Amino acid sequence: MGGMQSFMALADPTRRRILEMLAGGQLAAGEIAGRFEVSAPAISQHLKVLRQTHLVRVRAEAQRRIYELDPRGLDELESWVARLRSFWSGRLDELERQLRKENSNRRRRKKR
Amino acid sequence: MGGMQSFMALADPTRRRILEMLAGGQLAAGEIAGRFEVSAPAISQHLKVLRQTHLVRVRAEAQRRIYELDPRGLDELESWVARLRSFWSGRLDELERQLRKENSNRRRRKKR
DNA sequence: TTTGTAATTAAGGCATTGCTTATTTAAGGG
DNA sequence: CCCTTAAATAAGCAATGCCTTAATTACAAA
Repeated sequence: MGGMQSFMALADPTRRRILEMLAGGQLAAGEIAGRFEVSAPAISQHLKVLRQTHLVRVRAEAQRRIYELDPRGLDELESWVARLRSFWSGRLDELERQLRKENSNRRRRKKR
Repeated sequence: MGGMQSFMALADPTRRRILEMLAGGQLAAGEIAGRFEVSAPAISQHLKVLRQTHLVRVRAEAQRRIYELDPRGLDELESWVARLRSFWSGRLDELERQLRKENSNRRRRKKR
């Protein structure tokens, strides 16, 4: 329940676009930067944030840095959302049980 | 692929805590604010952001505003993450197929 | 109508974020 | 060894975000 810095990382639309690009496959930093209007240093800074939140990982290949999605960050996000949702649908089930009980009471009352 | 403002909403830890609280059930604005150190207006502003991104919904009850989770925002988040992950695991499958093919080639070569 | 309660909106300050250009680090190629 | 390419870091600046207190709106109760 602590960190969850990954949400902060996803708050920025440029960073989300980077992740969407990487969903299509690995890319070098330069290739990523080339697809944006903003400067390469700006992208480099975004990549740093994504690295620190474990949403991407990188490996060196000569001068190039090859980036790809890191499942760890996605896991974290997914489980946070799932946890929230499960509580929510848990409440729904409870409501349903409540309704069922009321119905059976009504039926019982009708019988006499 | 547009909006995704909900990620920006979740970037703030206070807003995430509000959602976690609401996962336990409906709460009035004042009850939420009472559980934080920060002022009530601060919480009110956070609730506004959560409303606008469809992460919570509200109904009036006399002077009180009763808040609860809104599934729409969660849906949006969940599907964005799922889409990203599916591309990623799609790539893994491809890699696996690739490996399998190489293995069978090696085996075939060995036979003679 | 006046008073009290619940909540939101307004206005202003301060910190953080994301961009830019300039500089630095690192790895080939001639 | 120099020069080029690829990327990251530094420094500075404008915009945004979150908090505060003060003012406003809405409803109910005396």
